[in-house]
Amino acid sequence: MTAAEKHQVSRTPATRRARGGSRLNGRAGIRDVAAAAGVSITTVSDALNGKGRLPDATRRHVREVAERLGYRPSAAARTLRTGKSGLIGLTVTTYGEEPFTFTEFAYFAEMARAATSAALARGYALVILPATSRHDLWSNVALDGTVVIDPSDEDPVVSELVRSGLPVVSDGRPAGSLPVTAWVDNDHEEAVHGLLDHLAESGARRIGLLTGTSTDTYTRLSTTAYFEWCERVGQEPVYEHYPAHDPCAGAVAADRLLARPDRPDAVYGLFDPNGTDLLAAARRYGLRVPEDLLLVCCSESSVYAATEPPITTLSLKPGRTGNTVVQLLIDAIEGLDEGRPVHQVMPTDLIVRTSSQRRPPRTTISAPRSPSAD
Amino acid sequence: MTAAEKHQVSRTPATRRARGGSRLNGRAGIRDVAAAAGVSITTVSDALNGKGRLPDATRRHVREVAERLGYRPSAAARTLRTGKSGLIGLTVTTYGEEPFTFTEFAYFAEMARAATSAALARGYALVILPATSRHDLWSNVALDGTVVIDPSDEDPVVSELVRSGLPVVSDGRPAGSLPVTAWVDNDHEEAVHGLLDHLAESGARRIGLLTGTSTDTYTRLSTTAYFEWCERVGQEPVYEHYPAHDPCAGAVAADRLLARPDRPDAVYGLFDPNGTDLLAAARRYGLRVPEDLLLVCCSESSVYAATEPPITTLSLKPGRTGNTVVQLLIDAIEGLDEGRPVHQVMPTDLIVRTSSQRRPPRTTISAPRSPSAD
DNA sequence: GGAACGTGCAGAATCGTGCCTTCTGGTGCC
DNA sequence: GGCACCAGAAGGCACGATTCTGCACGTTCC
Repeated sequence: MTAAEKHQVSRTPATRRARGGSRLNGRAGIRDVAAAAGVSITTVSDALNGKGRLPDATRRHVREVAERLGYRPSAAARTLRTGKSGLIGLTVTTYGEEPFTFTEFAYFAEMARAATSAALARGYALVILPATSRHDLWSNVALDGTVVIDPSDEDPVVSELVRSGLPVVSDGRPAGSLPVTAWVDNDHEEAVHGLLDHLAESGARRIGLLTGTSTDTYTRLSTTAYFEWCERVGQEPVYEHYPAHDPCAGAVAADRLLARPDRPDAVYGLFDPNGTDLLAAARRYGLRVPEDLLLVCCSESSVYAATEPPITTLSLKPGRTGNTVVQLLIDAIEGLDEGRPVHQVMPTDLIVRTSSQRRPPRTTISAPRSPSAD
Repeated sequence: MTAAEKHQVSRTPATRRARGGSRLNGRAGIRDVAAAAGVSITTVSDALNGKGRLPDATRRHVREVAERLGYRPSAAARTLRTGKSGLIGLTVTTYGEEPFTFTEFAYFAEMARAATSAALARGYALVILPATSRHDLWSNVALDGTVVIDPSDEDPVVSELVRSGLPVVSDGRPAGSLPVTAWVDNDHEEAVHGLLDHLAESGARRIGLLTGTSTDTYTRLSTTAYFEWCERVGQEPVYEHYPAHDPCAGAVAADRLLARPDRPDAVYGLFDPNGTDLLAAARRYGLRVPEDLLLVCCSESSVYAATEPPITTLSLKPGRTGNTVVQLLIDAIEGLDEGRPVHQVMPTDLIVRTSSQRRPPRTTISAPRSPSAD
């Protein structure tokens, strides 16, 4: 009776419940489960989360009641209490007006797919956010960490995130002294050198480079690697570039490159659309590929398997990168990143097709017992 | 004095602050701003959210202090309090083992891009979630609503969401009696009929249909429309299908279709990869496209602009759909959907290329003063 | 037989914000 | 001078869960 009285007097939850209904917004809360199961709120929480010291019978009982009531814990309340939301941001740097370049560059699509998949496998969900956004959108969503694709030099969003204590992992080696938690990037130098070597082996004497003008690391490192290679083998660079935001400039630049007096006999296109543009330009000039012009393009698009002729592409393996980035981020979030390297360099993949081989590949069966049958 | 005593006794915030530090996790909270600005928490909240009755001077002052302290409101706390998270889910139905088919079908990529863009424009962020997922992941993120792509019949995730009171908008007319808030779909019947008419006008006498076996609405409605059309024009259907999950089955089925005694002189491929498969099969049988075989394929991929010959595609305009779906969902979330139709049918776009025209299109200028110059 | 110990569970503080309610001081009006 | 009124600001509860603290009870050992 004293217990009952005490119960009546100082119980805020009781009064609260007495006032409002017993259900919140039509759904069952943890209090409803506790009441229905005849236990305390603590016991419900412990039973459902596998914590505390509870006999299996109690645990089972609580779980059954919760199930019966269709109880779903409130994500907001849990996040507020624990400080972890289970959400990680995915930031795509914007090039033009449109928020995203998903479709334009297959790289993003595949990278995002892999990242999403990896996050889900570890119990996290991905939120897509634009890099250039007002603060209110960023602060409206509780993130545990963020993946940034190709952050620009001194990116304000990244600094802001890091300053607020959130781990940030970038896809692409950050320029300047951007204080990211970790980064993942391809070995662009090796990729470009290997690809140029491949072209040279196929008989190229003067290899040109076509690229959009961009300040991102990928473009910078790749271009530098090209000039290095040229200097090493003693070739004069044949370099043409164009404003990346202009949709037509790429085709014009491709044309310009093939119209030069020192016309290259092989070209590497650094941007995804360069391949088709170069192919079209070659047609206009009556150049046969690969007989008169060898072609390689950096792209993840399957378009280049179906062109006439099929074009050799350099794949950056965005799926692998997306997966790695997310693993590193979640490791950092969960504090598992001690002693782990804070950056990781991923190899690329040269998919050799007709366009970069002087004599077309045999259409018959490949050499028997090749050990590298990948 | 009594007031003071009362003050001493029941002040929880005071004791809380006195005990713990004044900062939470290194970041400034609303209390810190209030203290620094010399006002109450309420005033800070009102000043920052543009509510209450405050003179501009106070408002400005509070905003300056908040800015100076780098104050960012806690999204979790706000969500808990207001019941709105600003997050909407995007559910992709899974076909195979992999969580997503982003890359495989350009439709998803474009639709997701447009949806993300539309959501951001209205102040919401998108969370990507798999349709087949354990409950814990879904209940771990606070959603205001969900977009579902092509929900299966009696989809458990959808029912669960609807039951918990969340608005659900589906891309694709829901089969059965799935109680979605709204849906958006293409006019598949008109699309198929129009496309078959186009092929007939180009001289097709016997049009075949190639499709993966799938229970989704798109496949069902399109197939039905095909049979209807056949019956109307008095053509015997030439129908070939294959298990959609098998990566090779499509090519085999394409072969089978062209090997039939009643070989069609035109084919519509309902699935994205059908176009290239059919083209390859035609080559094997020595059939010229479009002279011996007219081809149309439903796809958003730009691959078909670059094939030899370019293939006519039916575009479902996923970008427009993604945008519309999000608008409807947010309208429902914000209660703006009164009197609005709960479903919307979008037109499709037939992109006519060489593969569906008996005589290749003139490469010169099109007819002058065409009124439908879209 | 009592103290030490371990088990099972309840109480209540707490996370940070929004907003409903209340208080106060100043002004106009009669 | 007193009363009504209102702008301006503060108080404090509530959102729904987690979790620290600690009580009550039973067992065991000296």
